[in-house]
Amino acid sequence: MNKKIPVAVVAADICTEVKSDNLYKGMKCLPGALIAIDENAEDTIVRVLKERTNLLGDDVYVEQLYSFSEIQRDKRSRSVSIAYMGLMDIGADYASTDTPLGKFMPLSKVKNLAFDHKEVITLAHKRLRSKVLYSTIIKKLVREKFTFSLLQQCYEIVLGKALDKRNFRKKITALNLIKETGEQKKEGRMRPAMLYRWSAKDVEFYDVLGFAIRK
Amino acid sequence: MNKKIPVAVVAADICTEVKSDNLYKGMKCLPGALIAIDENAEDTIVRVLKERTNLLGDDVYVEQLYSFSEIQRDKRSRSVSIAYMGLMDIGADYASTDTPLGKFMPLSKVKNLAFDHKEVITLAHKRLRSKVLYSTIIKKLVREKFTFSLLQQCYEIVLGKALDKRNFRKKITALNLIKETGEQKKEGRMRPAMLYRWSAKDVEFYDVLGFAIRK
DNA sequence: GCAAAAGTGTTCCGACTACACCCATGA
DNA sequence: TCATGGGTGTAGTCGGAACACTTTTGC
Repeated sequence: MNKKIPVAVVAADICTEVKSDNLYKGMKCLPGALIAIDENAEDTIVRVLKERTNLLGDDVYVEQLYSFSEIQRDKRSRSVSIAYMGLMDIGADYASTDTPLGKFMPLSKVKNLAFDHKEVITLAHKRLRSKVLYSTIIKKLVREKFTFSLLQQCYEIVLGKALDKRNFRKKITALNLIKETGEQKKEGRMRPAMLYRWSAKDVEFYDVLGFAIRK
Repeated sequence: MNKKIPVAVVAADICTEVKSDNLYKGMKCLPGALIAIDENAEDTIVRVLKERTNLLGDDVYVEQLYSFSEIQRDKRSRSVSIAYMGLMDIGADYASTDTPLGKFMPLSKVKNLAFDHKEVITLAHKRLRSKVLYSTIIKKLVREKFTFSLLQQCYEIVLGKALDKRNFRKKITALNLIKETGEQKKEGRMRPAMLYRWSAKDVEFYDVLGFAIRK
């Protein structure tokens, strides 16, 4: 298993550099495009992902985040954006998705952003943190076969807090969300871990894990 | 106390009639306007509310709902809308807000809607139902002084299920969200009810009431 | 045999549920 | 005195939190 899981769990931090204008010259920004006359906003996202990162629709789960319309958000000219958050497999090979137009980078290294794109990323991060508590959105980050440890680490990264291993297993098991594959994952010289997969049912839950902040 | 609480808790169902086009002639629609060059989307909402209903910014709490961009959503010409959900005091005098351009009506009477506005209302309703479970958004519906019964009824309407009176009081009391005013409300020939108000603290909660659907 | 991660149970406590009767008022 | 909604307490159960040691593997 990866000892270091990329912190860049939010697909939103695909970045390109703004080259076209003095004001924002050399700054990073999120990828975007105008919505064409024959597509809706989601079609546009899929198109942009393909152009900028070679990623296809199946690789990335996207959901609408928020629409930004502050007058001065793009100081060059008036602009309104519908922002989307994208999630992909935590095990994905991010480097292989690089194109001349865009690449992934860890959230911690994303600075000097043009427009209001810092705000966009902050909101995406916050949205993700709250959604893992009452939905099964985590499935978009942990796909295929996975170990309990990976799943737990993924929750810990998103929530920013440590979880008890035994209680975590109990909760996840009780939800009947995952099944054993029978296979094991060997890694280094440690004891091999069982591999699991998501069970067929795809219900949306509220407060799935009871990790919600109470009081 | 009102024996009948308006079902139209969603401010979104302010309706005006589309007159300008054969295709949608005589149908109802939600109020909307183009975002002007010198305002952001929220400014636009405030302006529209004022024009269509005489309501001021303080009267209505608005939050962004979703942006709609389907190609055929307005069959006359391409249109992208950022929809907002508005909430106002459940005790407000809706009739007094009528203007020639718009008026409130109960959700149950809203039919024959133009564009994709039915979808918009459905989403707003759903959003509200889920938000009362993990936030204090209910404060936007029950303002000023109120009785426990009114608050409970409001939750019951939004959630669509009955709640136990004693358990409800215990939970709300335990949260320290409200305080007694010392005043009472007399209504008809029944025993007067204590009036409460929201306490100063305005924290956002998760799973405030433990009414979240579990399992 | 040791380093490193995998895997496993029990006890305690707090929170939620279910449930039924008396109170205050005006007509 | 009755009709109507206001207001209160308890017992039982369930679920979450805290907590430490044994197992398996490769080197």
